[in-house]
Amino acid sequence: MNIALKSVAPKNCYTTSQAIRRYMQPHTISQPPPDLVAANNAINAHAKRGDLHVAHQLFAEMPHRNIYSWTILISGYAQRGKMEHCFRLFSQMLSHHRPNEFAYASLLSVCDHCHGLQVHGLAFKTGFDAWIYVANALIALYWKNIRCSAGVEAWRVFEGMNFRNLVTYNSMIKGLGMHHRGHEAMVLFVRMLCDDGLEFDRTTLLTLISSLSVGSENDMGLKCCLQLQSTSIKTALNLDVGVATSLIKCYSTLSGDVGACRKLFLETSVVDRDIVMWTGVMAASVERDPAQVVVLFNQMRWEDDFYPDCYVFTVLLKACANLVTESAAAAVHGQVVRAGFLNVLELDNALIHAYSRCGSVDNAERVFHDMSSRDVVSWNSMLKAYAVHGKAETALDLFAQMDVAPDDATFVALLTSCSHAGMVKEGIEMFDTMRERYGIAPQLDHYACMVDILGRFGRLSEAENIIRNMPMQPDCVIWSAFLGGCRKHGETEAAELASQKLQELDPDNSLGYVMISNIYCSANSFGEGGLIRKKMDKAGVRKEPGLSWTEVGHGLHEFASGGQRHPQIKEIGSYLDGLLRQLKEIGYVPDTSSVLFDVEEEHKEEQLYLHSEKLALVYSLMNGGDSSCRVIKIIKNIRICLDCHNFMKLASKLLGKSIVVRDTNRFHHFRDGACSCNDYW
DNA sequence: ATAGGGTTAG
Repeated sequence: MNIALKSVAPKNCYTTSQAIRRYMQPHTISQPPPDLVAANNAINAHAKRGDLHVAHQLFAEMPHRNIYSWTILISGYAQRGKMEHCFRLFSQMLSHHRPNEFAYASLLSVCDHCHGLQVHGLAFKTGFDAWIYVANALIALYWKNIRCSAGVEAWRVFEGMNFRNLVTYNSMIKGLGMHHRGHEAMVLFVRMLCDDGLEFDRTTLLTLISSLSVGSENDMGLKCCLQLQSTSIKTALNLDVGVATSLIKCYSTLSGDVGACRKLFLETSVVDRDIVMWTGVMAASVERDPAQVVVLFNQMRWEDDFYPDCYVFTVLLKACANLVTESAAAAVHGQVVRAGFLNVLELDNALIHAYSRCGSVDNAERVFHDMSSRDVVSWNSMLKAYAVHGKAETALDLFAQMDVAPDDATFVALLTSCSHAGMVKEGIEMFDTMRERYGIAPQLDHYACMVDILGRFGRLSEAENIIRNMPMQPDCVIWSAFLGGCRKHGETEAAELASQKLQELDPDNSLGYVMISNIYCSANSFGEGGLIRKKMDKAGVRKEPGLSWTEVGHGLHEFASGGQRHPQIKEIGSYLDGLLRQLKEIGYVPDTSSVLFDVEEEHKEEQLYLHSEKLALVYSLMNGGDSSCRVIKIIKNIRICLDCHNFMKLASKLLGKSIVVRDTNRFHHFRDGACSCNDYW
């Protein structure tokens, strides 16, 4: 008996010898009859496959059941997340058998936090909390509690264990990852190897790598990721498609190194790669090279013949959003519907986002209204859509209907709405509501919105107060919002300070220079403006070139400010001349204050006419934008200038059609001589 | 029988 105890105890149990003795009770000695074993096996097979009806039927028809019959069925229900079924079975079982550690572990695995506490209590009373299976399940349970990001209870269970196994560590690492504590996960990994002398497995690497991609500082995370990659090579786990996929995710989120991701992808054998890996490599390109996502998608279809699932579609939609092509988004939407993906939350959220980014707030709205359930991301996406399309009232109405708890992003969307609509009073109220009623501490984004709201309205000293009193260091966004306000209201002195700050914080960014130079030039201080230009040249900073895109036919056409490189610039030029003549007849007066540097007045006008959005509009008109489509859409990489804004307004009146321009911050819907932003942007 | 790679806002 003593020998048996020694071999069994460290493996399965970590505390009381009482529990061990109970485990060694003679009831395990008697063999169950063969037909019982066969029936249990059948139930198990069905339950694991998810045929719980069949499994339950078989269970109900059994003349005799042993503890295995009960436990198998409970664990089957647990794997499908059927908590109520599990509890019903568990309590029925109590009158026949004393539940074993597997029953406890299965039950714990489906519990929400509240039920979990009760089961823990029961396990504690019966001494089963000491069993390693149960303790492992308790660790997973406690990490699931989103309120406890420090994982106090999970750590308590973990530290209280005398013996820990692979699963113990894997569960801890997973929990740490869930709470964005990748670095601690790495430390724990070392402890697992060194202190407990345990071997890791594929799961350890998978969970560890994915915990790094969500919860570690970039530099540190990248170092750890490299170490784990070499660890995987040493153990040949780099050949595992799952490990490779998690590495792709990790590199793409930590360094944005699309090349490294592509390399990992190519190193995996064609036979092994699966749809999950394709999704990973597509997602890696979605921010920096969305066009590549479409290429990869087609490659996946033709080379590997995989049908897209909802994950793939979601990434594809995000690519459409970043490409800003509504026709592509609509085409993907069609495929989504045909593939039968109805009511997939993340997919619908991605659709809202894609339509909104592509300029169609109507379609975004349609998707939102048709959803059967919505989470905070759905609401935030819709609110954000209203915000960037200048529909502040609608956003506030929608917020009033929101049936999930708002979060920090909700208030970024609402404050953006207020700022774009010039709703100062509402903005200030919203900022207070956020703190007082919802207990959300303002972040940099929220402060930036407030500076923007107050600054635009000319309440610059209040904006400055906010900057001085905010609990964190103001960043570029804050100072450029402030600078925007200064420009609008001709506050040269304050602008100098802000511009200085911007140059310090982000020396390569032209924004600070350009804005202050614009301020001088509009005040006719060309000398000062010239000085700024020299300073900029000396610092090697270049103004971001103005670019616009518009969809004509099946392609997206790019226009650079000045247009020299465009093959059809001559034709565009003469069409533009004609348009300008007509526009001047209905009151268009070129506003040269938007031209950056000290040049002669007539050259200033020329520069203005060649702004990329004007060229894009003309090109679109030349290519049938006149008759076939009702709305002309133009995307721009920098903020639209005052003159172009005026130009677009009058053009919409003259041509009798809608023009939509998306600049860095928002959408402008021009119609019948007016803009949705009410000239407030 | 407990852990286990890819999706959505900014």
